[in-house]
Amino acid sequence: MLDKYATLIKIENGYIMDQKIGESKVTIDHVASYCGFSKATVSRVINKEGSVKPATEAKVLEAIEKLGYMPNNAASALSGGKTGTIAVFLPDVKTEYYAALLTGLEEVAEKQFFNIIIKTQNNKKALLDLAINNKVDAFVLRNNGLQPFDHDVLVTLKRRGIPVVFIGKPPAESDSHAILIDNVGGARLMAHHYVQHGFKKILFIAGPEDNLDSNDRLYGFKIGLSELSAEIERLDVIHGDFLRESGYLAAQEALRNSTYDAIFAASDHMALGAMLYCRSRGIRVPGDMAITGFDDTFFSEFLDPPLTTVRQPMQDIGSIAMETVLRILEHHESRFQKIILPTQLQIRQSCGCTHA
Amino acid sequence: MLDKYATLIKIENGYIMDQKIGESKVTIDHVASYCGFSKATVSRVINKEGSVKPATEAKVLEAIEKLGYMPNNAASALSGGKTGTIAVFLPDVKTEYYAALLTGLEEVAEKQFFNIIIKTQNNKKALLDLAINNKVDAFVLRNNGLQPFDHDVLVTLKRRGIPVVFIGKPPAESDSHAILIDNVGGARLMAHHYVQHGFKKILFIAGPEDNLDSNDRLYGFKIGLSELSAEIERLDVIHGDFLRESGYLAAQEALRNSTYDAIFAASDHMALGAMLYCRSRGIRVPGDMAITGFDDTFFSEFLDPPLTTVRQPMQDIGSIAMETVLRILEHHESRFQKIILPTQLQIRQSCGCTHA
DNA sequence: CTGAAAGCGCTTACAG
DNA sequence: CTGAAAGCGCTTACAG
Repeated sequence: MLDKYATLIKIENGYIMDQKIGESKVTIDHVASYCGFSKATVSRVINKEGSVKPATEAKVLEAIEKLGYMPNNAASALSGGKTGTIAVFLPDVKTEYYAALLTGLEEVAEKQFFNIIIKTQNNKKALLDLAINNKVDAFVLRNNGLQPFDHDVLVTLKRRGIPVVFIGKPPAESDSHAILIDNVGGARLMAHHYVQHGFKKILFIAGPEDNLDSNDRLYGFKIGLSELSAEIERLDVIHGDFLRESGYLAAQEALRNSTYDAIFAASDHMALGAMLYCRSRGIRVPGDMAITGFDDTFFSEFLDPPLTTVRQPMQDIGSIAMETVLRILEHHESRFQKIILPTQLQIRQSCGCTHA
Repeated sequence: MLDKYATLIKIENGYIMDQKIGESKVTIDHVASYCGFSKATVSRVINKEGSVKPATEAKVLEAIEKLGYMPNNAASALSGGKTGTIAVFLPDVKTEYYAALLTGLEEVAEKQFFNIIIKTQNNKKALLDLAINNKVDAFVLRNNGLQPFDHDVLVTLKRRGIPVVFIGKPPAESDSHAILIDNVGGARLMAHHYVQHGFKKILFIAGPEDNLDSNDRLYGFKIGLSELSAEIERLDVIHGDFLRESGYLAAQEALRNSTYDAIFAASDHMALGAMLYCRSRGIRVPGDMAITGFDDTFFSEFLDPPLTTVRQPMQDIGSIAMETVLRILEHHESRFQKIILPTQLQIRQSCGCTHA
């Protein structure tokens, strides 16, 4: 067996590397040999099985530290253990929202020495391959609201005990873990602000008809209005797709036949679209028309006028989602099924407020 | 050996899965058994070794197809073969530029069934671990221009024959593969446009002093100016860090003691900062001051006035980088050492041009 | 509480 | 051109 340690020099209590640390491969066998226990035992302390005597655990840990040992995920995965990687399904990685999610996810994963596999296609077969061939330990799933994840696939994951955390509303089954934001609360606050401004004729540019985020925002907005028993003359709703162009078109269509005091768009991108339309028609914002959005994306602050909007903690959603999966992985449970993150009103000038 | 195929039913020429495709694990042994060759042979066709008789290759391929077989990367990696994953080092994944790079990288990787491991820390030890323990097949490296990649590490990769593709200027050694953009050409075009506008007093807001992109942009700008033997009264340079705030500060400082016709910032973010400063001081853009940038980030088009800038194909850089590594992986070479992608002048209104 | 041994699914000399 | 067998670095019953 010694030839296996050809690059090692024997020292009093084991072996030490003959080369610069990090330059050569060190395996569980090296660690075992160095500390005098079997690799089975080393494996047990690495995986925190708890069945190891504290004294020997300490020695193993010291050996690991000394040799700079890092477990080989591939080997571990192959033998049925952990893979050290989490699959993340996202519609894309370039839209600011998803890029921020990914940043949060990636940041905590990297800190905990987990890798991430990103899939931007909602692909059933790929998901199954990852799960069945033990390529990942868990999933973080975020759909684009249009093509939900296949129900059968989710059932398969559950049956195999593979943890899943959803970002945004999970599919029907109520027992999935999910990280959500307070859409209702944020829109409610916006409604209150609208009442303060005294807006009577309002256009709400919504997302797709069946989009839950959008629906919650509209719901919250209505609640907020009615809470203050505001006398609203008109609250029209036009559906867009969250993207800028649809906001432009919605404003164009709505303003053809009616007039409004204010436009509340379910996303900043659509608010920008509406703003661009107004600019093109010489409608002054906020002089002639107040416009507000939802999300607080990067550019909103720099628009002219700066956009009043509802801020959602995009990056935090990602980091909390990752923290949640990792916690489930470690404790086989999480204290919370659903975590709802707060949103807050970000008042700037597009609503008509003047800068402090 | 039959128990291994318990979930299979014997049919005339092999075995077929007893369950819904994709629901059960299918290994190289299943494929071998199904087509009647050894798994060594199956492995050879998967890895395109070329030493397999066409007829048997066809049968193996058919079996793979039939059974929906997907190789297990972990097993392959462990036995010294390919890992099917590429390491990508990026400063972050949320800045629009890097998010776009990642999109390009990810898109082609996913299409070719490669996974990506993202590292946002320029961490020597992590990089070495990935390389030495055969966790990835190749690297795509992009630094933030501040902390270059460790020279020793790069030498180690080279010695081990692990392909590396740089995004942006590679370290000194001239034989590395790199994807670059035409900084000089883009800035040169901007200079020509400045001459057309007749700007005489110009402020160039640069990146960090030793930043190669920034230096190339300044160089190209000067070239462009001198080519047309423009009579420039003044070309001042102030260094920023590419971020918005530094553009604001640079404008503030420069305008304290001098006047300018135009500001050319080495990034759109700094141009935005300068624009914001002007807005705060009541300096009209472009009426009193023309401002232009470099990058053509998402928001530039929507600023008021829309920003004239130099467009660089961010996402393409990522996809071409990934295509290049994958090509090297497959053919053990790439036809090109350096690939320089074109930039183009994007004229909008912040330079004083009026919309068509 | 610990170890010897089998096995995970591949690849790769080595033989033929 | 193809196969049998060893081995990659782990994990996990099974014994003790």
